[in-house]
Amino acid sequence: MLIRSKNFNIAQIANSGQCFRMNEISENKFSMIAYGTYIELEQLDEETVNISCSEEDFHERWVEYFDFKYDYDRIVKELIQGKDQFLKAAAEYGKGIRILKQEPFEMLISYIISQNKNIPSIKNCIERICERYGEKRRSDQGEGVTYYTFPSPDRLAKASAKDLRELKLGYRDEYIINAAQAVVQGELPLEKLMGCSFEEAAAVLKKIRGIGNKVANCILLYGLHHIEAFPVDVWIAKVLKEIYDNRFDVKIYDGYAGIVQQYMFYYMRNLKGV
DNA sequence: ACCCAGGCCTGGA
DNA sequence: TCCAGGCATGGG
Repeated sequence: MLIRSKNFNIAQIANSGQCFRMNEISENKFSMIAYGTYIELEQLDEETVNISCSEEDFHERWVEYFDFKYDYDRIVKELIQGKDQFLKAAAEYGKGIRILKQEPFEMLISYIISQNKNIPSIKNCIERICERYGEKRRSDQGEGVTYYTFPSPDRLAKASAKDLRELKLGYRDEYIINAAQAVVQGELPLEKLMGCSFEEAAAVLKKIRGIGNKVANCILLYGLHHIEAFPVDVWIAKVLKEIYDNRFDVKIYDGYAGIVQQYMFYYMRNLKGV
């Protein structure tokens, strides 16, 4: 299935720090596991991507997943034509990024893990969790690929702290079990939070141990698609301090600050040579 | 060897 | 409300 879009660059998305199960498997070609499915994506040229799925699957699932209903070109143009020189450069540099609509539960657990870790380490932890608690499946792509789905809430809720500890999650292990149990017991109704206001959803998330302001904003942005969320991690903090002298006004980008944040994050890391 | 990572929690000003 | 220290572990 060929997709043509000015704002769809797989390498940029894979390296934008929002998803942890998209990996380069060969030149310009990436694998991805989401919603229990394995797919491959190949960047053929700047505006063309080949997705290894049927047209039917694409419309049923991936249109939504890659947020194709949202006009990123409008945002990019606005930033490029704007007065903010940093965002102008950031938008130009990362214009192929989109905010994925990833699975809420996977984002909940992934971003609890993410705290005080670098991205390669986060990815390793998540893969270990999938291998231990996910379902082993086989894709018919290429010569056949074995992969593991992200575990269900039920599966993680039943995990023992001792078993999780073997996965080298550090002190986060009990946060994970507790959060999974909150989902199973209905105390943390993730699907429902998509329909709530941003503030309401954030408040519910932050009641869970291990979820502070930053992690809550990531879950809201990447899992619940509240694109007004603005997660501030060490990189965004660097941007706010070094570029804006801590005077950045998020309200200017009211309603889509999360997208602006993503361009900032991706560009700043590039500037610092990550 | 060392510092830092898509931070959070607790305790004390 | 704001700050310091601790946290478990791996990547660079």
